[in-house]
Amino acid sequence: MLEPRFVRENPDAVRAMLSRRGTKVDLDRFLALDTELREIQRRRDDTRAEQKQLAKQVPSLEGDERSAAMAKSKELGQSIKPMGKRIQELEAEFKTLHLAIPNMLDDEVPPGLAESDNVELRTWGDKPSFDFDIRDHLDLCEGLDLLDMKRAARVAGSRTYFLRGDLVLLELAVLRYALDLIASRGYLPLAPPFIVNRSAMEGTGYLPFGADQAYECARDDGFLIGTSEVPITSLHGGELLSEDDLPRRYAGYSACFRREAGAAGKDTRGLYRVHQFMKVEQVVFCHNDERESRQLHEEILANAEDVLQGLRLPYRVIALCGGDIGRSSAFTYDIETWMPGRDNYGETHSASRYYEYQARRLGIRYRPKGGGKPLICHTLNNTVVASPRILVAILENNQRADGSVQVPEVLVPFMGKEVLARAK
RNA sequence: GGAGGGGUGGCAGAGUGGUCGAAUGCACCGGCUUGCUAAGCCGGCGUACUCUUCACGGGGUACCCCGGGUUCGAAUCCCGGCCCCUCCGCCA
Repeated sequence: MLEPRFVRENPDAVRAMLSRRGTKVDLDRFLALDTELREIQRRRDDTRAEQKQLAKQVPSLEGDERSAAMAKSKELGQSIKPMGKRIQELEAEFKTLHLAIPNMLDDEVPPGLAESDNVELRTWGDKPSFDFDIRDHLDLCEGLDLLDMKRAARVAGSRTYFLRGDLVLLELAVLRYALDLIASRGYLPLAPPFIVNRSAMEGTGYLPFGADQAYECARDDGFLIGTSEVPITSLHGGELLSEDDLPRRYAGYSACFRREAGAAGKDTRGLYRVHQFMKVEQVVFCHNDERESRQLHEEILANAEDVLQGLRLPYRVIALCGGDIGRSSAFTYDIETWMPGRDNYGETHSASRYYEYQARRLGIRYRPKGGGKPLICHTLNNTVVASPRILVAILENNQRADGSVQVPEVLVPFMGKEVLARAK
């Protein structure tokens, strides 16, 4: 969230941001609440100060003076109560609005509100050319009997799947390949809880918006994570970190769950958009320093690019426009990987920098080396690899005329074979 | 699921109705000292909000897991919740 003082002092900048994002928040109401709250809090504080003063005198007084002080103090106490009630009401409304204000955008965020306004920054790799009629991943898997979505639908509904045989091994291979790569760069692997509480969801900005996307375990007020960013960014919530070990780099390894509400009818074919997937995610905590944030953002982007380059998958890097960027993010790069079956690029990675936005919500701070006030950390994250979506690209880019699929060279050591075998 | 114990400042750990925002130790910061070596000495050192000052600074309120309550006055008493630990049971 943004610092209330910042919003108070820069309402025009906040309004400009809202319009760049094409979103609305009742900022006037927010500012009015802010003013009213501070005003009533001050009155409450003053009254309370007076009351405390009296209460403090009580033990040293006697007789009438004593009972007078007690009575007066009680009276003041009574008058404070309604103020407290009012403050609570106002605060609740204030908090709701506060959480609703998205992060400020960096200057270089491309203008525009539609997906088509995103800007392609660069491409890498040559799209494969096939001298035969290509199959998409679903057809390939069908031919090799590596996937069962029909029965999955019966067992678990739409957008679910059973991977079979070598496809299971391929998933494990690509995850392990990615995890090894990121770990070798100083990222600490973490296997986090897949169910988190409300405050972790709020802190990372997945609530209240995005509530539609999360599976809720209502009985226990828990939520299935849509990404390990949620538990891992929350890892240091409420902590005062030592500056010595900033930046901290983590590699989350988890299953992810998404309801895909509102995506009905979209990407219904195959493994592209599913309710459950596996992901290795990079999460970074760093100093309260924009330059460092930007530098690390390039780092996590490069890590992901290296994963794809290792796999020899063509991709492009795009900058998300104001209307397409997440509410918590100040700037987001997406990486889209070439998927011949779609005859298009498909999003496989998303790298965001948040500056203070998440860490402020979560209360993640560090004390600067020479002493002084604690500062709020910055956070960033990016995908390393997500499966099965990455399998779509791997399968389709490495298919052969006979419907078989070559295992990418870097995965062979993890697979123990060079070609996917039929499952039966 | 049953029984018990506990949640206090960066950490450890006192405090069970008033002068406690909170002892002490460690860590940290500033200074002094120093040939006697992970040293000693002196001083400082919570956070948030808010008011005030040109500034240095000063004032106020809140916070001892969270939320209610009792009281002139709550870290301390009462109620509810969350979390942690130990033992027993059950189970992967």
